[in-house]
Amino acid sequence: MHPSPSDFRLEAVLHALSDPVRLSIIRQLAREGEATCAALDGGRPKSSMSHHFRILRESGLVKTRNEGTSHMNELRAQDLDKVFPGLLTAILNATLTV
Amino acid sequence: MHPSPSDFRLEAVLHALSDPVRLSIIRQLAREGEATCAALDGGRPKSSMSHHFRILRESGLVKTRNEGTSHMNELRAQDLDKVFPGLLTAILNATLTV
DNA sequence: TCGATTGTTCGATATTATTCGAACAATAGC
DNA sequence: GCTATTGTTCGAATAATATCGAACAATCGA
Repeated sequence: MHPSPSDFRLEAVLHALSDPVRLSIIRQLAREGEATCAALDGGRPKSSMSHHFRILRESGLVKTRNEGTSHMNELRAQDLDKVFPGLLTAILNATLTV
Repeated sequence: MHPSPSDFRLEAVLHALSDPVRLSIIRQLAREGEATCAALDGGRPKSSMSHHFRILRESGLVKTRNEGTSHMNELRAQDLDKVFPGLLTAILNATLTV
């Protein structure tokens, strides 16, 4: 469910971020540090969001922990930077300009 | 066919590179500077390669110029770095470790 | 325990991507 | 012109993704 950094695959990370919904999730997490799933849906159905969070988790981008009934999400920024140095930073910088 | 840097879209670039065939093309172009389409197919059919080159072109990653009967491809590294600073470098570095 | 809240999982559908063969341009060289 | 070479385009088949409602699981508070 949460892969270890040695199992991160570049294609999976890039694919996860090639979707506008998931890219906006990552952007918001970068701004706010962490957020629940509910705080990150843009009025979208829960089942759709759950699908996107799964892809983000399985690619290694996001770590989800249970916190009562809600699930808290945070970027795995350090793990990612260990395997793909500078990648997340470059993507977050790019989204700022757009 | 060849978008200007102001029309580059991050999602399109990430999607283009989320495919292993296209990622290997980009890697080879980064090593060799430029190469024809034929030099970049791995025995794959021409129609498949043409499809991948189109996605690479339309995302802004690759520039293709005619050179006789063959088409020469090169990375648009400078254009990309202008719009998405550090992104291509990070991706190419990542592929080296994998 | 009951009800409300938060996500996940399942199933189905619709859209999009990938792949490949075959037919089609465009060019070079004879 | 004619022919070989190099890619592109077209069409169709296959595979993968996105989307959403409905049913399900887990937790909290009263």
